[in-house]
Amino acid sequence: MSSNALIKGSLQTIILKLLEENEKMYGYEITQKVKELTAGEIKITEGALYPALHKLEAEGLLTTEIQQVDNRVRKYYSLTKDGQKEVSSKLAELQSFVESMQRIINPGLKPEFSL
Amino acid sequence: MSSNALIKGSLQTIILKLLEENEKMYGYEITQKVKELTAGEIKITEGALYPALHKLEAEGLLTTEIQQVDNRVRKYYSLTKDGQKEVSSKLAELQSFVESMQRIINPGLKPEFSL
DNA sequence: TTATATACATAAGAAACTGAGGTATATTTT
DNA sequence: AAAATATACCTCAGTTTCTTATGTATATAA
Repeated sequence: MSSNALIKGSLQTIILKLLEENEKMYGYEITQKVKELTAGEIKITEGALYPALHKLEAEGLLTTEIQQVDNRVRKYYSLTKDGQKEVSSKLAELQSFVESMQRIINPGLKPEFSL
Repeated sequence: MSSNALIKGSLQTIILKLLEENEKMYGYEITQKVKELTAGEIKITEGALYPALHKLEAEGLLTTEIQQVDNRVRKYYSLTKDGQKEVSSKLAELQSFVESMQRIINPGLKPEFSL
């Protein structure tokens, strides 16, 4: 379900950020939301997503809640308090990384035009 | 020599971009240049850099040239023609990825303010 | 009825790192 | 003079994170 080799390491940040905005989401919903937000550019594979969700849960950043919808099971994930703290830190990290990349890739760029 | 988990996958792009601008660089020089450009934010480890350089060379994107400087050996890398083509494509990919990440992380952002 | 969409999951293998270790010379600090 | 740091290359075991394939199951669209 993917095509971008650059996602490495940022999947966790994506998940945490989406859950900060949406309170409660299930796996499939996350893949669709990312596809929608990026106009199909980034496609989260299930093989990457589910292990990532399980890991975040094991680390205590997410909690789960099973719901039955039309005979189908949905596993909703939401942020714990630790998860809420982690979002800001992960976002700051990503922000800083993107700024650094801009300085490498766009070395002539003036500071006031950077991210 | 590092701290950022997000570099995964973008190291090749960094190397290619630096060589597009500098004609000819050696490994150690690349680590220092990245450190300098990013104010120490991104530190390329040697364990990541040298295998990456060897791989790019094996793929025909880089060529090497040994030079002796003060009894010390330097291995200079420069872009081949294939390498020059690859830079643009890799940069476009990164650009697109960063834009996608912005749409996820900063969903309220107006298009005219995006990268 | 067959394919696609929804919804979860695991597992083998690949790729890209980290961190530690190794070799060697030059310079700076104590 | 000795020790530490800087310069300069390299490899390799182990870890993390992905891809791709596979499996299960229900609902809907072709």
